[in-house]
Amino acid sequence: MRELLYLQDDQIKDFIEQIFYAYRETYSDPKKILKKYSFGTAHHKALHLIERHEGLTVSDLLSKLKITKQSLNRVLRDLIKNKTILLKKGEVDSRRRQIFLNDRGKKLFEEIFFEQKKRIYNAFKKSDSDSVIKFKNVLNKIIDE
Amino acid sequence: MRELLYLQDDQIKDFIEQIFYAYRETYSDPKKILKKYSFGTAHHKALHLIERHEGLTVSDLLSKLKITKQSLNRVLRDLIKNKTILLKKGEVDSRRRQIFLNDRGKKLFEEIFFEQKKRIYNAFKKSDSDSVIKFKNVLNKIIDE
DNA sequence: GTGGATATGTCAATATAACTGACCCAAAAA
DNA sequence: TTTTTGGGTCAGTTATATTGACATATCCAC
Repeated sequence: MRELLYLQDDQIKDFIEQIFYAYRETYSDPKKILKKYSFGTAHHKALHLIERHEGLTVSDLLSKLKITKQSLNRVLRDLIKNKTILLKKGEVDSRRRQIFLNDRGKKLFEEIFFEQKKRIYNAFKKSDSDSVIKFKNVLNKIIDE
Repeated sequence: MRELLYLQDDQIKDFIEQIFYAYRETYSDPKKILKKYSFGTAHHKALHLIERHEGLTVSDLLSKLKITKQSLNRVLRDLIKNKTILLKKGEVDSRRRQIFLNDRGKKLFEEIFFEQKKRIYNAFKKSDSDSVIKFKNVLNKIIDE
């Protein structure tokens, strides 16, 4: 029983509150830069996932973002118009369009990431590597649940 | 240098992605219950903070949520209309209205929390207490940054 | 007590990001 | 050849936020 004290409801409530703050702050940092390009957080998330998973298909992106294709399409249209991404027909299956950043997109992503990484980088700098590893493990378990 | 490998950009990018997933999933779980009351995540966050900080003032809530008073007011109006919260005039300063859950609000919060806690609870159950503590520490550092 | 600052509420218009539902085309698979 | 799949699009709506202006009540300092 004593061992499970850390599982008490009030502590879980604190975590729920803190996950919200961590998300909000992390995704707020690059908003000024996004605004320069008339983009919002929706565009940011798409850009981030495209950078992390170059060549992913539209449906890959849909299942990561968990939004409707209509919502995603608005975002992709903006990014294409702005020449930050490009879509290529899939080699095997030409229906499955693959998404890539072009040079402009890569530059924009770096600009966004430069602002966004500070918060995480500084937090990790103040932590030991074991804490960072354990942070990641618990985070993964929350997501997988 | 080797010690700082865990700080590399790609890993930071992964964390940014995972913080998004953790937030989204954590706040998605109770959406069916919220819908029954015609509430959304905005109402949920307000309820959560009121439960955690009973008697907080409108401006306390504003600074925690970091939204405008116009946005918050819509939410509070809905919650008052639904008789889940009540506002009392402050004892010392009668301008500083204090917010409380009433019985209906407490019941609703418990219903929401029952759904939402599962994810966190199960993740922590699969982790050791040291991991949970370190998770919290890193999370706090991300927020404070 | 008057005058300014503070806490809060409200009206109106707009922006962002999501949704549902319906329909379309092209390419792949059966 | 027919059906299924991947993707795009039109139209309307909802949820949540914004900016800006203005109103009211209360507190505090002089």
